[in-house]
Amino acid sequence: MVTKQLKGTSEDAATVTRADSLAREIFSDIANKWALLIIEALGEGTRRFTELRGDVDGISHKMLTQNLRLLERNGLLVRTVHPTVPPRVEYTLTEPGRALRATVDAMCDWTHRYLADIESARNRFDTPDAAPHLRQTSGQ
Amino acid sequence: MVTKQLKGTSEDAATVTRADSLAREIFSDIANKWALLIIEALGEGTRRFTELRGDVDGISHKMLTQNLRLLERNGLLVRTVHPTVPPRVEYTLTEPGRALRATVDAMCDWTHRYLADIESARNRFDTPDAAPHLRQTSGQ
DNA sequence: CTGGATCCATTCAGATACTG
DNA sequence: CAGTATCTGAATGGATCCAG
Repeated sequence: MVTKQLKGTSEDAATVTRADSLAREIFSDIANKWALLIIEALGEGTRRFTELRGDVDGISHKMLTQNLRLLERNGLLVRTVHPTVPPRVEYTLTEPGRALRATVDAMCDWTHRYLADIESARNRFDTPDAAPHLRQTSGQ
Repeated sequence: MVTKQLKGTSEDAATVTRADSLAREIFSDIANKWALLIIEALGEGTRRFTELRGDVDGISHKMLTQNLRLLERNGLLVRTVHPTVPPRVEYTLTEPGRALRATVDAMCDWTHRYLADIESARNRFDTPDAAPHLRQTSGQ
């Protein structure tokens, strides 16, 4: 659980609180669109900065560097600078990064699996004459 | 793959593009901190608005309603209004919602599993270049 | 209790220019 | 090629007030 601070365990309360607040911080770091897409794009292999820019469609220069730093700081990827001219910088997922990628893969799979369901749900919701907001299903 | 528009399949290009752009849109909708935390909080069954506010620590009134509408629109949860006074509104995950929750669970597990690794990675990253053994876990 | 609407500060994100 | 810095408009998020 990342939502709440305290769990009903027998552990030291302060420790749990601190660990959970850290968990929440980490969760907030990675639970954003660009970070997840970058992780997905890095896949199994090593990618260069410019390659990633092409892979993650629509990302800006700034967001890419910013999120790469963030992911590097959290140890999800390593940044390798080859001292050549011009410079060649490669990004590779670490073990934790690859582990996270597995769950991101699952999210992507989910997206494609329920694409049709979601689309029809949207149509239902957006249709005004059905008045979904006024629907009172279970009487009491 | 959600990162790029086109896949090298033999499917109709326009269809693939449209589906993938939709996938990206959906991905952007759900790949945000609050949406995922709400899904995670709902996991344990049906929750009321105020209960969710307590479950998802730190969320504001506005963000909660906003994200609940978003999730409802995408068909990840259903909103049930009981015509009582005061009103009682309950939110429950749908099948797609529960499926997504499974992957969110995996993300939460990941967070806790690699908590220590990430913390030390951060310390390493944040330390200018000094000896790592001198570092102390300064809170925050 | 639920939730819409508004105001306002903060943050985000894109464009651009500049270094090594 | 990779990255930083800055400037600016857009979007986000919180607080508050109002309504059913």
